[in-house]
Amino acid sequence: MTKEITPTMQDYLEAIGQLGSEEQVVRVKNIARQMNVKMPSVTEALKTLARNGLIRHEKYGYVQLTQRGENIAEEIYSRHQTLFKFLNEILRIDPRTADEDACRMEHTISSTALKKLIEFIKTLESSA
Amino acid sequence: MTKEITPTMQDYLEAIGQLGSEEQVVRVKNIARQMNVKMPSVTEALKTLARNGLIRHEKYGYVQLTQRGENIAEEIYSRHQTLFKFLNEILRIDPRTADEDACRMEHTISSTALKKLIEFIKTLESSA
DNA sequence: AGAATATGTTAGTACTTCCTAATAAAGATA
DNA sequence: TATCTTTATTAGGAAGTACTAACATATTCT
Repeated sequence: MTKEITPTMQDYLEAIGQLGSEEQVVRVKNIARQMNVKMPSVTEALKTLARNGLIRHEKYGYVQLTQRGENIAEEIYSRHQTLFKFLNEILRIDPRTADEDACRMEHTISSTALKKLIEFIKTLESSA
Repeated sequence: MTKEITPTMQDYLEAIGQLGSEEQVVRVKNIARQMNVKMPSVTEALKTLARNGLIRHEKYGYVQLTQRGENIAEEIYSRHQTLFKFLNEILRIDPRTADEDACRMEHTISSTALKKLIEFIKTLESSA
């Protein structure tokens, strides 16, 4: 289903998705800042993503997620949100650290574990 | 403190540590099987680890962790154990999946988060 | 419009990790 | 001991991701 896409590419999609929800247009420069990389790295990544039908991007133009790209971006984002919530609200980790951890763990937690984690959070919340 | 060591190298250390606790000697072949890679990849990794003073290894010989290597191996292993416990006993994820997840997450969770997780597990246990 | 600035791409390189094929050394056996 | 088998290393290469420097295009301002 979801092609084999590297964690790095998932990060790019997530970043593009987030920027797209904040601003009208998404540009290389902003992706670079968001991802903490230089612009040439972004250009390179965009080629890969475009090749895989996950974004639309014309030379020197703005960047847009395709439907497939958006799906992946949202999937990753929701993982991020779940992990963040757990780390921050339940483990009481400061927001900064919780966000950084979520950022890394969102790629390594399995769907199985994520589902269980969501259930677990619900249980805790309803019993609180 | 702990030099910048890649997740992959951490995995090799962990594997070597585990093998060392199971058998008298640790050899390239076994590390390769454990890590699911071919022997040349191991040879290469061992060079890097030796260069960083984390293992002792003479050509065609067995492999031994140095004190520093052992420290790191144990650190990673304890992360693994904590994560496994949480995933398996608290989230009730099957042991197989829990172990796989722990294997990946042990590299991405911060020390801060890990500490909080340990506390959290303790709390749950004492209230159960 | 033309110059100056901002943004984006290309070219070339480095590093990490893995692989296969070929070679070397060690260990086992006849 | 000579040979066969097992184990390990070297050589060479691929994929992925990042970088700097140089170049190209777009945008802004006068």
